[in-house]
Amino acid sequence: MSPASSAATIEEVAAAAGVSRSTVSRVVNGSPAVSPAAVAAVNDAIARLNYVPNRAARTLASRTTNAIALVVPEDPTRFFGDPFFATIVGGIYRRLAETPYVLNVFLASDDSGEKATAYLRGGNVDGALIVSHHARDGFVARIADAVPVVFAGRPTQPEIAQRAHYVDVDNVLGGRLGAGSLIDAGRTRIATIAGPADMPPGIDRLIGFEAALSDAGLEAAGIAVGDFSEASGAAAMRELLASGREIDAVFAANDLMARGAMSVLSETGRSVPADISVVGFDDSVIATQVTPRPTSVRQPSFEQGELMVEVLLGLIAEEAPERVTIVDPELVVRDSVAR
Amino acid sequence: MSPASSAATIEEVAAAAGVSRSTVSRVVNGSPAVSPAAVAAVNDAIARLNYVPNRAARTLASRTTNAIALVVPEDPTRFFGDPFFATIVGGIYRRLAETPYVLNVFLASDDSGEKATAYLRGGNVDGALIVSHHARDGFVARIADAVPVVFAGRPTQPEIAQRAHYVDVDNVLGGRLGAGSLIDAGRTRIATIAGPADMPPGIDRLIGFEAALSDAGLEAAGIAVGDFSEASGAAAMRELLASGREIDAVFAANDLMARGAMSVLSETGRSVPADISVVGFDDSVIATQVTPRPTSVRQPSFEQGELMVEVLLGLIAEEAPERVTIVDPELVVRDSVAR
DNA sequence: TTGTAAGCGTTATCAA
DNA sequence: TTGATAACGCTTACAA
Repeated sequence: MSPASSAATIEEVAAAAGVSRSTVSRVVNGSPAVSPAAVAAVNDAIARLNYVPNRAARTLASRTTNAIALVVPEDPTRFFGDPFFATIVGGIYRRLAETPYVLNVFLASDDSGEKATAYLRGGNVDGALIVSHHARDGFVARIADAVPVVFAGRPTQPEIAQRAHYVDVDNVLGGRLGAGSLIDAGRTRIATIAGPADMPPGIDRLIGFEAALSDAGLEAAGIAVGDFSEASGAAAMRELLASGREIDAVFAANDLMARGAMSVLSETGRSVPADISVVGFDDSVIATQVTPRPTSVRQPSFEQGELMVEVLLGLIAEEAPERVTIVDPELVVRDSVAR
Repeated sequence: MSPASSAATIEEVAAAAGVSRSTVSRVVNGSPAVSPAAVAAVNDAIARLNYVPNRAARTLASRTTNAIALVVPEDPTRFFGDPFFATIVGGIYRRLAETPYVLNVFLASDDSGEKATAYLRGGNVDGALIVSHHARDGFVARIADAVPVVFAGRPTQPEIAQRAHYVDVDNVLGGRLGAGSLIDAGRTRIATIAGPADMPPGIDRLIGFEAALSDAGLEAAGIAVGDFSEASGAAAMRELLASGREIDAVFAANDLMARGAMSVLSETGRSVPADISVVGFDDSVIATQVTPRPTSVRQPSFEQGELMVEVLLGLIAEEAPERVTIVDPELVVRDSVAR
């Protein structure tokens, strides 16, 4: 109430309630072994004094922080610009809201993770969630041997992926779904704008794409590589067009690149889907902001976020949760495929 | 190094270096009053033992956390979907990267801020930055009497705004700039899609808009109100068109609404800017993703974020920084105005 | 059911 | 320049 009312301590609450520190602690932590009378007195004192437990003291004494870190090795522009992050973080927050845990967010691109690493190793969180498009960053390894860690997606480095806990989308299936929808629509000259070759989603979606084509007796009408940004999608589309090969469909490894591709298509006077079908990946809000609205492979990112928290909580509780959790993508059909 | 190497303590470092706890503490905190020999021995021991100071202990003893909170009373979708947040948070991170502070992010819409409030009042941060489109949320008041607080934008509630520290954009000037560009282009039947009447940016931009029109001897050709979302911009545009009044220009209080308006214009066969000029606000990435690219009033949000940190650090250091900091918007001219 | 007392890992005060 | 020695606010055996 009063402007600078420095928080009351447990000691003061105990005095006000006429009990000992321990009893206050028990009440605060919901121990059943307290008499109703004591509970009432303590709660009353807590309310009167506006008491909030000091977290540092609690952490120090209990060796647990009730905080988990969300580490994102990306710069803010990237982090905020990509709807994938929005959705997965939404799932993380949702699941976390049911727990006493708070989330500490680290956008760790700038300082190469030094500050984040020191923070995590300083015993400030009980665990960490790592979300990135390129988890190649070396410092994640140092985080992982300080606290339990769960990754969004299979980590890039094999030696980490083999031991790490992660929640991944079946990207190979996703690639198959994307290509499959194009094949089913009767397209035969199908190109792809793939993600980077050093990133599992990039790799896996391409594998799925090629597998689906191969199953159908087709061959890719072109493979261009982007970096998941809109500009790279546009550049890749230009490259595909410039190759001279005939193309009647494009599968882009994410919606941002699909959008870049679609603007190039539109600029060069090609109609979607009449001339060229386009399928994206992510089913992000982007997919509803473009005309025609692109068919897209939906990743259950929200669910992925929730599951990451689930696994991490299991890890923290030492319940030995499944090391690898896979969620299935699904095709969301819109207007950019059918002839 | 070893998998579960529970962090070394200052005690162990002291033993390894053959000095006392105090000396280690001095070295870690950069005190000048330590002999070079001791410094060397301690640093060596720190490196060998891989020592990282325990933050909880430090916080408890020093009564300072080296952490600040970013409180955003919005749901994740909103937070991540609006480029304004991306930019301002970018500025915040940038300025913070130069300091030892870490940032704790609270997306506090879900639990009505209970968890966030308890966290902040539990002495876990040295200060808080509050960023939102609608800072009407009552709990900010409770935060403000626990730790120093800096707001992005003038708080909605007058009794808070009168005493709070904030960094605001001159929205009245922004409204003037937007309307002015339309007037300068020779438009005379200018409508506006305003922001909510209970939010300072909504109010101020409308005031600026009307002032500019009035100065030019004009009257608004229609005022529709949106909520800063794209859908609301579209609805407002339909409303304006349905009013039957002739309109040759629209000033939207943000880019998202401008985009919504532009799609309606396009759907109804109107050409921008030939038939109707459009000016947005924010100069967000959105402004470069639409065709034609809309002229927009640029808010220096990145700078605003940096300044917020600046002011908060001043507050924490008890340097009595300026209570109100105003940054000026500027017009970014693109293709959506000129006839 | 309650209280006592011993930490948790730092910083900070004071002497030396 | 260094080292004891109290805090810091809480949890948690252990006793009662």
